[in-house]
Amino acid sequence: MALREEIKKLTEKAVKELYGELASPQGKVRIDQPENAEFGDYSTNAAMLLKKNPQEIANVIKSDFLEKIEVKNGFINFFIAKEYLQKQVSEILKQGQSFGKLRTGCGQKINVEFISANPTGPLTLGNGRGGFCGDVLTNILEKSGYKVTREYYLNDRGEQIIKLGHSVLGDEEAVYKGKYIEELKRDVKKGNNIGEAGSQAAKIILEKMIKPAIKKMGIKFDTWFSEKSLYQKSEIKKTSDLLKKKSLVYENEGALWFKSTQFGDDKDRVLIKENKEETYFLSDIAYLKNKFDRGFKKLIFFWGADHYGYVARLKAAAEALGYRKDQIDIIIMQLVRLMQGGQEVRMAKRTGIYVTIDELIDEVGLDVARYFFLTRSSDTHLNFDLDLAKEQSEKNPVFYIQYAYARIHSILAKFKNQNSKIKITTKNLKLLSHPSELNLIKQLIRLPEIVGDTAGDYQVQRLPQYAIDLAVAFHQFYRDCKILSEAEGLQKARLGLVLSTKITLKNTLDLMGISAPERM
RNA sequence: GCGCCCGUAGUUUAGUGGAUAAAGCGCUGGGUUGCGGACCCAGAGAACGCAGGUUCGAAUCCUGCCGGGCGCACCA
Repeated sequence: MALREEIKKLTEKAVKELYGELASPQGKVRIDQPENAEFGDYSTNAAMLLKKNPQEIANVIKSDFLEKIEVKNGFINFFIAKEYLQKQVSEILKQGQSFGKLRTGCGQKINVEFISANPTGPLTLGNGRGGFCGDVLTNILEKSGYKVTREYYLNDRGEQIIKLGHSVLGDEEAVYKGKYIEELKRDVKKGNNIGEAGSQAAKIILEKMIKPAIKKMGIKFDTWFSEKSLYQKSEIKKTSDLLKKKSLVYENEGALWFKSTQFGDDKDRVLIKENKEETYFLSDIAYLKNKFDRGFKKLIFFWGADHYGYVARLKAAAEALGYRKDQIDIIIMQLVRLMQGGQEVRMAKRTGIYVTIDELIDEVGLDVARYFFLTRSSDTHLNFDLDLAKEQSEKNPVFYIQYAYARIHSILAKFKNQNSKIKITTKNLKLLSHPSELNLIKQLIRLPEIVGDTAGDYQVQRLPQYAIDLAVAFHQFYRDCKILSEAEGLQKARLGLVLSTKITLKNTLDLMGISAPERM
C-alpha cells in the first residue's frame, strides 16, 4: 500500500478512537507532502478541520514506519523512518519494470479517444497537444490497472469529405488549400464524382500523412474506427429506431429532433435534417452506443476547446442511451495559437497556414516536442512560437532528466567492467543514511502516488514535474555520495540505490513516451 | 447577450482551501587534478489582473469589474 494511504488510515483510526464516528470535518482531510523538510515528509490538516488538539491526535498514532510525529501550527507532521526507506530500495529492485503499477483499475475496460482529426489534411500542433496528452494518460491508466483501448475516430464520410472532393478536383467550391492538395490533385483519378474523389483523397491523407505522423509521434492506436462503418452496419438506423422506441425523438419542420433538453442540454438537436441527411450528431450517438456495447465502462475524450459546445449534447445522448453522465469524461484542451515575431498567425487547414506536428518533431525532436506539450495543463492557452521553441529546445529540461539516466548508465557500465555481479543484501541497504540518499529514496517511492493521482484527475503535467524532481534528487546524491570508490558494503548499497533510480526514471520516462538514452 | 477557460518572477509555466507561492530558461556570483560540468551551490527577481466577500486560513471558493481565448447551427 502506498505510504500516503497508510498515513491517512492511521490518522482516521486515531480520530475515530478519540472522538468517535461523529467527528465529521468541515472540508477535506488531506495528506500532503510539504515542500519544507522541517514539516516532515507528510503532513495532515485533519486537526484543524476537526477543530481538535493536534497533539492529542498525534499522541495516539503509532507506527513502525514512522520515525517521529510532530505538531506545528496546527498541522500533524509525519517523518518516515530510515529503515522503511532503506527497505523500499530492495522493493523497487524486485518490482523492476512494474514498479509504479497499481491495481485501482481492477481491469475495468476504458476507452480513450484522442486526436480523431478529420482526414482532410495533416496533423497540426493542436492535434499534437491532444495526442501527446491523450497518449500519456492512456499509459497512466494502464499503469493503474485499467484495460485501456486507444481509439481514433475517423470521419470518413459526410460534409467535409465532399468539401475535400471539391478541393482536390479544384472546382469553385474548393475549401482546403496547401501543398498537399496540389499533390492530391495528381493522385486522385480524374473523372471521379465529388464523393468518390473526396473518399479517395481522404484515404490517401490517412495512409500517407496521418498514420505516418502518428507513428512519428510515438503513438499506437488499438482501434481506428470508421464513421462510415456505422452506416454500413446499419447502426445509425438502429440507433434512431432505439431513440424512437424510447419516445425521445419528434418530428418538426420536416426534421427529426432528439429531446436532449430532457437530459440537461440547452436545446433539442436535429438527428435527421429536412433534406433527410443524417447529422454528425446522430453518428456520434450511434458511435457512443457502439462503444458501450463493446463493454467499456468509461469513455474518455480529448477535444479541442472549439468543441466545447458539444459536451452537453454528448452527455445527454449517453444518458438517453441509459448510461450515466459520469461514464463520459471529456477533456477540453485549450487551443494552440501560432505566433510569429509576437504576432498571431491564424492556423487553418482552409487557408493552408499551419505548422504540422511533423515539422515540429523534425525541428526539435520527439522528446522535446512531447515534453513541451506535457508540461502545460490542458487549461493553459498555449501560444506557440516555432522560432522560440527551436531556440529553447536545446535548453529543454528533458535533457536534464535524460542526463541523469545517462549518468546512471555510465556508472553501472563502469562497475560492470570491474565486477560483473551486483548482489544487494538488506544488510548493505542499512548503510544508506546520508540525507541525499534518503531524499532520493523519498522521491523514488512517490511514483505510485503520482500514477494514482494522475489516473484520478487526468493532470498529466504532474509527470514531467516529478521527473525533474527525481533527476534533481539524483544529481544531488551524485554530488554528495561517491559510489564506486567506496568500501564493498556501502558500494553495494549505493549501487542498489542507483539501480532503483534507474528503474524509476525509466518507468517515468516510459509513461511519458520519452526515450531513456544511455549516452548523450 | 449567455456559457466555458485563462490572467502567478524578465520569460515559459507548476501550484485549485493550508505553513516562508515552486521550477526551467534568462540575470548576478561561486564550485571540477574526482563515478559524465548537458552537473552542483548561492543570490536578485512576484502587492498571484483589480475590488469586495466567505473562512481559523484564499493564488485556489463566491460576487462584481478589467483584459484575452473559445463556444452558443437542420456545420463538422
